[in-house]
Amino acid sequence: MAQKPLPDQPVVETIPVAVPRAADKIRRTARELFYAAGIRAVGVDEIVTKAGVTKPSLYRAFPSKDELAAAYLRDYDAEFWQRFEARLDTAGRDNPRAGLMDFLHNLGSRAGAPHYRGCGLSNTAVEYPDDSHPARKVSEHHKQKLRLRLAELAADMGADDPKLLGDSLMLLIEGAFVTGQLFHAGGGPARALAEAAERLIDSHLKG
Amino acid sequence: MAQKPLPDQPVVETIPVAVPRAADKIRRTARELFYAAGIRAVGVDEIVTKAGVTKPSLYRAFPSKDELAAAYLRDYDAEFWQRFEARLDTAGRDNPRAGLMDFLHNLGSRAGAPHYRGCGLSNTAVEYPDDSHPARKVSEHHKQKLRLRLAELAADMGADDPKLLGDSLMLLIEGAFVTGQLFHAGGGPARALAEAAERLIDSHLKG
DNA sequence: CAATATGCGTACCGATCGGTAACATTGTCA
DNA sequence: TGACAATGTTACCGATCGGTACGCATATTG
Repeated sequence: MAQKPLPDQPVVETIPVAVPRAADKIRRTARELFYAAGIRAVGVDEIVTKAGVTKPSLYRAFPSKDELAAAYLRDYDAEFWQRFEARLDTAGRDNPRAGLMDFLHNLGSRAGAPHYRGCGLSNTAVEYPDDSHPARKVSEHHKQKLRLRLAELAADMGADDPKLLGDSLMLLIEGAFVTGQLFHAGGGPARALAEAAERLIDSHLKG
Repeated sequence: MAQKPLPDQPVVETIPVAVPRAADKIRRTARELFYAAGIRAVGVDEIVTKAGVTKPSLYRAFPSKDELAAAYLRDYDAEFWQRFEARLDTAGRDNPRAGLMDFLHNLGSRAGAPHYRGCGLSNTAVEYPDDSHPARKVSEHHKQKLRLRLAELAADMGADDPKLLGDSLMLLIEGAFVTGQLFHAGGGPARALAEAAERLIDSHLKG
């Protein structure tokens, strides 16, 4: 449109901006709502309304609410690893302890934020005890990967029992996830996360 | 009835056995279902059906489902402290470390059971992010009490920084609650609970 | 015996749940 | 211009949600 604008009219360039598709809007809105309120607490009507789309659009892009929840967690999982590995990279691959501690310091402070809601993947496992649920499957797979990664890092640090240190660190991390949303005043037990991790790591490097 | 039984008829004594009232049956059934499946996942119809009563009986004893959930958690809280303090007593009040470790060893093994579902109070906080929910209020109050109690025990052990050690132990415990229901194969990270606690306690007693 | 209180069940309510059928509208590209 | 893919519109479905009006039964008490 407006191939030859009249002299006294402003020239309007047609810049092609990527307009978000309905499926993307749904994905993003579901992500926010599911994380903040929990999956069971959010209905599909609320999602499509807040996303500015309609229900058929949701069911054209996702076969069911359960699968939408699984997709939300797959996004969550991807973002988690992106941030996690980024911190390890910043500290340098030759210094896994510093990278992990960077992550833990960050987590410890985030967990004290006013409306912190912990880990969306852990929360989903609490909401859906049944292993057959597609969303829970994503959660379990993620946690198994996290467990292995922590043991790997423990080994890289030179721990005498890497699996034991990795599991110990995982307990601290998951504990920070949960207590973070229980003590939202900022001064919850999660403030002890980094210090406790340091002590545990120390105790495994002394041997 | 049967004041003067005939000679060839068996004597039937009238022993007054406490027949569980409808409210009690509801409370017990709700407890099982809420813990196993989560509060949001269980409808009041399922509760009354499994309890063998009817819906009006539920609403005569409890003003709402939310309040029934709160009652469930108050029961849960009471049982928790009963078992917790019992273990401390068995070990002797002069040996808080042994008592706590007894609790942690027990928790670590329970968390590996096939259908372990963690702590009902923690789970509820995940299910209900809103502080105004009556069930969540019970959960938050319980966790604050647990935090104080752990710091108390840390002080009794002679820790240099009792609050820090208490919070560290709390992270481990909550971590065992949630990972216990994520890795139900028995070999989850919760197996590291006791050992990690020992190391943390040691590190706080060295000073 | 009659009166009353307590405990419980039958049947129902409106609202919301996840999900779908049928069709109109739009923008894109050939 | 015409075909196509994506989205919106509207209306609907059966099931389940939490919650309630009302009446029946039994046991106590005068």
